Amino acid sequence: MELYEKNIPACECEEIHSEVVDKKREAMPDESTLYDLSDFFKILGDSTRVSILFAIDGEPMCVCDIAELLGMTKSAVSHQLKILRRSDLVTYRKSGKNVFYTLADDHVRDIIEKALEHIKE
Amino acid sequence: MELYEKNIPACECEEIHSEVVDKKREAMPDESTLYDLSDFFKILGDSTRVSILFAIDGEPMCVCDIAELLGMTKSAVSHQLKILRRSDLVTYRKSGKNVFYTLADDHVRDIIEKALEHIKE
DNA sequence: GTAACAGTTGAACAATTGTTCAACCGTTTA
DNA sequence: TAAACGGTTGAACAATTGTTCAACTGTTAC
Repeated sequence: MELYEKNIPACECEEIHSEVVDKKREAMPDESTLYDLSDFFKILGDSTRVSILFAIDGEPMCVCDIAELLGMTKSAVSHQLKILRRSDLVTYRKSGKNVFYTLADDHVRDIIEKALEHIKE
Repeated sequence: MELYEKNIPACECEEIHSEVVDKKREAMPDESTLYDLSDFFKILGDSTRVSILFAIDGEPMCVCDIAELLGMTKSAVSHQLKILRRSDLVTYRKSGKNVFYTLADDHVRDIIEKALEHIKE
């Protein structure tokens, strides 16, 4: 870990453009921001989780129905929902034996929408 | 794999809300779109690659300088640049012994910007 | 109460992934 | 030509991750 620190391992290069490197170093976000950012994208970087997000967009769905829709076991879906819950990407509401999940906010939908645009070049 | 197919394994649930499931199934994107989308996010889901994208935003940087900035070996950086190249997120220009990388387009910057907003709630 | 079902959870396993290491290619300079 | 350096690459290794399986909790219905 320990991103862009000067002391540790290093790159074994001889001729560094140090003006450029120094300028860039100033402009870089905090290390913790970079980790938060990549952690966020990591969650969207799985087709099961993205599918779940599309599924529960708009009308909420129970775990059983999501599993049926995606052709997966309840267990597998529940494990992924736990990850989505932990990151506050989804909310849930219990109703009898069922648990209904839906998107936590519109922010995620926006990001996915922008990414979809990018993919279609 | 084989998302939301009915024939295969299945979810072992008894009482499915089939109207909901059917409606959602219609609304779901193509399976290939879901994979493309998650593959795209997978690339942004690594702190080294996100750091590289921030670094080469604006002024291009050579591999050596990126490695120095991030405190990594040239090899590690080059491996990640290969992944970013393969996905057309970066472009490069050779100049003598150096190779200068920069962002391919503004689309990626927009998505990262939106994700940053989301993280800061 | 107890049987049945929806959902959750932890351990185990296979698959994927990021970095290291060593060897290599291409360009520059002596 | 040969040495030096920037950059790339493939194999190997460790670490992470997604699904399966089995056991469990909580709610409903008999």
